[in-house]
This record gives sequence, C-alpha cells and structure tokens, in this order.
Amino acid sequence: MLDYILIGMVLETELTGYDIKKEVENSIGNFYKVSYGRMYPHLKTLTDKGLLTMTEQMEGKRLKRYYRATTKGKKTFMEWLSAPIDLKASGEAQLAQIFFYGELPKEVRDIRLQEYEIYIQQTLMQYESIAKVVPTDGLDEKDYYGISTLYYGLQNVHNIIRWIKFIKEQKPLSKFIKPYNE
Amino acid sequence: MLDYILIGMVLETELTGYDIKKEVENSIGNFYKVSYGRMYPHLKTLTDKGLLTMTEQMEGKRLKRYYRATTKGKKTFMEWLSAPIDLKASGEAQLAQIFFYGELPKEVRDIRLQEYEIYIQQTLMQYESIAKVVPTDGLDEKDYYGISTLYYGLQNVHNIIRWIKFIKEQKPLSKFIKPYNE
DNA sequence: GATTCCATGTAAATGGTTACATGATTCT
DNA sequence: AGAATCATGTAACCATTTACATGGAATC
Repeated sequence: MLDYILIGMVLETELTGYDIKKEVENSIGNFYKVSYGRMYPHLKTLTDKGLLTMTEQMEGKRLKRYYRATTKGKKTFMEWLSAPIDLKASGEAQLAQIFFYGELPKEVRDIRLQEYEIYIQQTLMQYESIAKVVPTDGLDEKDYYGISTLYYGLQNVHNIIRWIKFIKEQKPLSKFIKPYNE
Repeated sequence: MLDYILIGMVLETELTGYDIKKEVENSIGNFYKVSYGRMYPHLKTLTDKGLLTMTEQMEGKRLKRYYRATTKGKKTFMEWLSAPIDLKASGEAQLAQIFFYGELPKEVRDIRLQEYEIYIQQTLMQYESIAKVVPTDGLDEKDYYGISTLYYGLQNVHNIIRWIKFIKEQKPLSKFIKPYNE
C-alpha cells in the first residue's frame, strides 16, 4: 500500500522524502499516516526495485534526495489503481486508492466505483440484519455503549454510500457538506 | 490495545480463545480484527503476567482452555478505560475504548465523552479551515477525487460529533439511524 | 541567540500476518 | 461420507513504531 502512495505522490513531480511526507499529511493525512522511519527505507527499496529514480542535489551545504516515478513505477502504480478496490483492505486503504482516481480513465473508474458501491450496499445489508436482531431501546447501561458502536458503524456505511453516489457523478463538492445543525 | 480488548471480553465470563475471537468479530469486528496467530500467544502472555487465569477442561476428547480476568487484570483494564481517550490512537482504537464504556462509572464516562467531544470539535475546525482554502467546484478531473476524500473525512467528523452527542445522553439507538433516502 | 523547521536516516524493539499443522465435533 | 466449524497453536516472515542521532537554514 505504502508503495503505491509513495509512487503516486511523485508521478509527475520530483520530491524529497520530507516533501512527500508533507504531501501525504496534507492530502490523505486524516486517515493515513507515515513515519520517516518507515518511509525513508521504503523509498530506498522502491528505488532499488527500479520503481523510482533518485537524484542527489546539493542545496547550499545540504544534501537533498529527489524522488520521481520511473516508467516502470508508473506502470506498477496504474496496475494497482486500475484493479478492483481491495475489499479486504481497511477502509482507509480503500479511500487511499480512490484518492488517486483522478489518474484513472473514466471508463475504468466508473466500473470500479460501481463495483464498490455494490459492495458497500452489501455491507449495509449485513449491518442491518445484525441491527435487526440487536435491541436498541430500553437498554441496560452496560450494554448501551457496546451496541452504540454498531450504530456508529451503520451510520458510517450510510455515509460512504452517500459519498460514492456523489463522487460517481462528480457533483460539486460544495454541495456535499451537510450543514451542521445541532 | 489488544490486551485490553481481550481482558474486556472476559471480565465476567469464562471464554476460550476461540470464543473470544467470535465475540470480537460480533461486536467490534467492523473496525477491529484479531487473528489466532496473534491472539493465542497474547492470551498466554497475559496469563503469565497474571492478568488472566486459564483453566483447562476436557470436553469429550477435546481440550479447552478457558480464560477469565483476574482482579489484577480487571484493575489494569479499568485503569486504561478510565483514562482519557487516547487521542493519538487511530479512530478505531478510540471506538474500541468507548465500546466498553458501560463498565465505567457515569461520572468518569461523562467527563471522558465531554473531553472527546471537544477534541472532535477541534478536529472539525481543522478540517473546515482546510476545506475553506481548497477549491470545491469546477474542479479538474485530476483534482476532484483527491479533494473528495477530504470531504469524506469532513462528513465523517460531523457524524462522530452527532454520535457522541447522542450517546452522551444515552438516547435510544433506534432514533439514531438516519433513514436512507437516495 | 534560541527555537523551530528542514532534511536525512539508523537501530532496537515490538507488533502483526500468513501459512502450516493437527484433530475433534457437528451438521447436511 | 463429506463439509463446515470448533479448537489449539507454532514458526517464519514482514511491517511498523519509537527513540535516537545529526546538522543546516530560516525565523523570531
């Protein structure tokens, strides 16, 4: 996963490891975290594998290493991106994939988002069938909070569906934010 | 984290490792996963540390190992649970903590949920200040999907706030589900 | 002049997945 | 009879965190 995120960040630009980390923080930082201790060695192995190029540059007295995706790297990245969204991965990993969907040709993207919507609809049904057999009202204090997390999850699934429907049609994002009223 | 989840599952009951895994799947399985390869050795170390007891029992020709929290285990668990929600942990870990909030005395719980709400409100403000400077409409295809994940996150934060406000007052969960209309 | 940010990494420890291995019991 | 599920675990490997270590450049 990190492989693709790193490559995806330097598809068109040259960036240092430091820059990449900032990029990640500013974009998918809400749901995806990287540490230097993980990223720097990873950049090295990706370079060794021929998926990135690294060019050293002295700026003043400071050495900077700039990374950029190679043709092979781009190909690997696009193969991953074109593949169906990994349903076994965490929700965060799935989001990270969609983050790069702008790179995907519309035809493929539409198919993937459609598949994904169907999958989430199934998840919703699973949740609902569980919710159906679980008591909701007049609960003991001891049970209330446990069950409340189930309902959090249920709402979350609803929201993902709403989001996918929205982005499938590329509706203006300003219309997406639910105004916050108590 | 796994420590507390395992102990939390056997606070009052005796369960086998197998049972515990099922319990976890059925309760917090949406956002928390355990594997046998991780859980069984973990149960052993917790037993060695004196946080769990293990009693072996032959059922037919099959050996079962039943685990249960010791007084020390319960104490350790309650210390973790009473502490402020770990804001540096993943959202999933935070939810897992709230899952057990039924075990917490109301006074502590109310404080913790209040703190948590404030924290999430701050997160919301951070999101909103980012959202303010990011374009939403008339976006290039290439940029649309990247920014869309930001909006997903924004919505998510709204939902968490709604959820916390709701469970703080222990409102009946049947009233929580947002009816799904296109 | 000190603090913060830029910039690179290493090393130790811990955390966690996956595949493998085994066999009993229950359901169809 | 065969499949699914109950039940326990090990071992090899891979991923990840955290603390440490270093020093230049910019800001206050």
